[in-house]
Amino acid sequence: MRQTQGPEHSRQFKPIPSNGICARLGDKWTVQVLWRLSLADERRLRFSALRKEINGITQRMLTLTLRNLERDGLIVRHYFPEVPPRVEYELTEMGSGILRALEGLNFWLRDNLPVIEQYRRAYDQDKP
Amino acid sequence: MRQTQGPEHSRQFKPIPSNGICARLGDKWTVQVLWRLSLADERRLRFSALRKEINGITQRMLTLTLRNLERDGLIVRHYFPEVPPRVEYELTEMGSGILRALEGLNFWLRDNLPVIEQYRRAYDQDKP
DNA sequence: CCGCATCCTTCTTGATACTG
DNA sequence: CAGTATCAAGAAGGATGCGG
Repeated sequence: MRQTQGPEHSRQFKPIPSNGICARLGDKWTVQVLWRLSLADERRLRFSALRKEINGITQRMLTLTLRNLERDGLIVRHYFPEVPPRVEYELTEMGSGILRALEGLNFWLRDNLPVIEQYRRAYDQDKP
Repeated sequence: MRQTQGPEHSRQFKPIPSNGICARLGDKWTVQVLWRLSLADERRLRFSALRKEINGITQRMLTLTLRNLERDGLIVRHYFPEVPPRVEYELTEMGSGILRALEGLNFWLRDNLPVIEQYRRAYDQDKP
């Protein structure tokens, strides 16, 4: 039960100013898109396939999310000028990397979310 | 240059539905607050100390951020009914844990943010 | 000292309709 | 099929003033 103290346990965390990346990761759809692509064959999916897999996303939000990811170099857009047009999105190496970087947080959430939700209930009950 | 393929490299990532936690982590102040507390003596700081250390935060936003963290059990609030009143906030074990869980992402950002910013410049130049 | 209440602006998201 | 345009609703954040 020994309680480490002060800076010792937090070795140089020093949050990097992320220029909006973290806000993006915290939004409603971005991680879903990255994750779906990571599971796909060749890490590629068509727009419509993504749309079907991601429950509740609108065409507009999918487009916006994909544009931002493309701009950051986390996915690439492959456009095929057929009729009807076909567009595929592919996860880049960097895109895979950010998912791996999120694994630690993901495990932590799996383990701690129930506890957090209990705290929330307790808090909301005390001060309704 | 061998290119791993498909689901193999993404072993069971499966993003946990985080009930707002990730959105919180992506907001403007939450991680700053956690981090400042983690550096402090006994992982405790007064409201006013936090306010001084976190550049640009308003009283209102600091209060809101602290309330949310308290509600989730990531910090505890210690109230001393003196005059003038004194309030200290202390990082919990769980609060320390979420910072550790973020380290992977933080390292990744340190290494990849410059690349991302290059992609952004390139993208913005092509389509202004 | 700490925090709440109020007002206001901006950003994000969603609904819907339209186009190459 | 994939994307754009437009409008409306809501959330987030900042400024300021009051109160225990």
